[in-house]
Amino acid sequence: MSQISLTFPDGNVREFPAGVTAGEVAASISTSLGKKAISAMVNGAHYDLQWPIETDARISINTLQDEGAALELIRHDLAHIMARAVQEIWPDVKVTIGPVRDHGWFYDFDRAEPFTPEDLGTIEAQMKKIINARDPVRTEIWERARALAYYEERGEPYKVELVNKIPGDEPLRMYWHGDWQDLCRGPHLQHTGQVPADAFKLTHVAGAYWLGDSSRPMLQRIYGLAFRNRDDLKAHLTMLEEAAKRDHRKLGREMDLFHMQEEAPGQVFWHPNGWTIYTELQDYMRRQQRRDGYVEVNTPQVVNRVLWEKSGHWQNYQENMFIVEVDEEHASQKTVNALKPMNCPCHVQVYNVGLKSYRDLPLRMAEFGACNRYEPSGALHGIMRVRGFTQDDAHIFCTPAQIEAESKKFITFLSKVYADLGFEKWRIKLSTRPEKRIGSEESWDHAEAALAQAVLAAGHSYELQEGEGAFYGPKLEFVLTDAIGRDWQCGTLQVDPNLPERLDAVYIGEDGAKHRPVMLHRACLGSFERFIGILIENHAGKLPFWLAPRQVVVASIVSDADPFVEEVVTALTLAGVRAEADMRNEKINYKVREHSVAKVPVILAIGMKEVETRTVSVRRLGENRTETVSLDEILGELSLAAKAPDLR
RNA sequence: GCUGCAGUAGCUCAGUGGUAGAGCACUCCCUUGGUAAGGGAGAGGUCGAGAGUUCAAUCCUCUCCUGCAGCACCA
Repeated sequence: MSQISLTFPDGNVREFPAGVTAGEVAASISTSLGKKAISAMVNGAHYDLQWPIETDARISINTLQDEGAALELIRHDLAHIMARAVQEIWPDVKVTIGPVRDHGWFYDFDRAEPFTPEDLGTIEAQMKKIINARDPVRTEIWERARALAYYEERGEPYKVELVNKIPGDEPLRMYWHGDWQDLCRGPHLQHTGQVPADAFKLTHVAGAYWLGDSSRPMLQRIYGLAFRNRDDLKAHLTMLEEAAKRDHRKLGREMDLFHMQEEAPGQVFWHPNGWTIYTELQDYMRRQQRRDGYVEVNTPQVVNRVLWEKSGHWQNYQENMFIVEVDEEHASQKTVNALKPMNCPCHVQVYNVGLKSYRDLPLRMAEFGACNRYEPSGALHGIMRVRGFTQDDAHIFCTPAQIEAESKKFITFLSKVYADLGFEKWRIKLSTRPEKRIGSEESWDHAEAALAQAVLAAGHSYELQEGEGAFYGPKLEFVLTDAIGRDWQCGTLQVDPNLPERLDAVYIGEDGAKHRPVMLHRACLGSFERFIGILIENHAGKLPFWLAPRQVVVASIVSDADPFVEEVVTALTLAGVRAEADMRNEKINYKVREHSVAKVPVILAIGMKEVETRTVSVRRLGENRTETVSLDEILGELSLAAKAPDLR
């Protein structure tokens, strides 16, 4: 038998017979490592301890100390252990697939009866039994025919389908956890006892389509969380609770920002507090756009289908549009209209009035465009995914040669906006030509290169998403990361030569001939509704002072202070601060608590001491101490803080 | 849209085959209190909508609506 050389992380090289397994290597180093080992890295690939190593390689043995490998294996083995537990409890359940995901795993089952929350406890208990049994994990490579026959005999139709889907030249790896068997790529642990029995939790059950295909049967997916130890699990559960506390639907109710009701599903009733945030944000965006050379327009909500047929939306997007039929008086037929789901066709109509010259380009046309889309009911989510929303939309009409400079200009614009709004971490994704597309290869080459160049020229980098572009052109997506690490795609920039073509937009070039402009669709926030939802969750409701709907409450401690309270409120209001008086017959403790819970950033308490010295006692949200300052001083501070970042 | 779960006072929730309850919020009274809930009294519900079973339905059944979780969707 030939020998191979294995190089260890410390530089040591040792000879082993070809076909040695990482498990044997680990055991040869020490008995305890042989027991503790969970897997190995072999030339950078994650190897099961049972897999043979046939060539010279760099090798390192993983234990539970190696976090990445350990979490992957623990979660992956738990997926199998859960599937085994389920089949031990309900032998007629069909198994499918169960991958590792963020913080845990899931497994999809086909079972006639729905799993109940109580079932999860039963399954967990069975899983713990399996873990405590320390059942060995065993693997073999099988012939396809043998695997097919095996699964057909056992009545596992999903596994049969999976085997048939795997390309013919790939070996079929079978795994056994004890006597329970599954088709699996691996790697896995040595035995079920290597899974920490107290660091996982089954969280919930939900439907999921087989292979993600909505035309296929719906399966039941059980989700689990798993970590290396109980403390990590607890920390994660605490984090989930924190995230739940930030839920914009809950904070929106508590802070009296907005509500929604069943007569208008997916549409927002903005209350005074919420609308204050909205208008503050919109005013800010309007100033930024004016400074950056945009013109602002406003276009109709209800538009005849004829335009949507021309733009292509009627053919491609109709199921997402609100259709409005109108009986015109004396008309022989109903007029069919649609609420606009996007602003672009209307903007081309504005562009098309009056012949445009190359001197007019680039033309940056912005609209806070109110759009309505008939989103699938299951997609609605608070104010984050709605059927009625307003985009900070703009279309830049330009020549192909101007794409790069305009894109760079927009990226610079967007970085300032995100910084002003308190988002430091964000990144760019570049989506390139998809398989189904229109337009020449040359125009794709040009547009993709222009976007990529623009990103680099603006001093950023991008992640490539090959084939993810729209059918008409490539796009940039701007993804920001919030305070608890969640990603939100907000901004976008799409190159579109298609719509100008369909709607016959032209300009007269230097040569006196007609040319076709390109449109850049771009948005920075996306929609005000969604962005405000993100702002609320990012700040856990404690919005920056300039965006806070209620900025200051001036609270009297004794009623004799009321006149001065009113004077302070008036002075703050005149200084551009949103201030209100609280002169209710309540104790200061009560008032402080109530306004703190409502996330009012500043409470000014006024008793007789303050009245006599014309001062205020300042209490800031999140701080327990107070400070006494003069009225003039606090007016100066708060009037500055109340200004938007671009106006300070 | 699909699967599952849910809908009782403004909010959070308890409850029952014989038309309902708590805490907070709200209103009024007492209290003028110094930085996260002072005390008392009161008012408030067609139990999501419709149909069915029943002597009787908020409760059981069916349909629908809305919400929640996930999936699918987000040209």
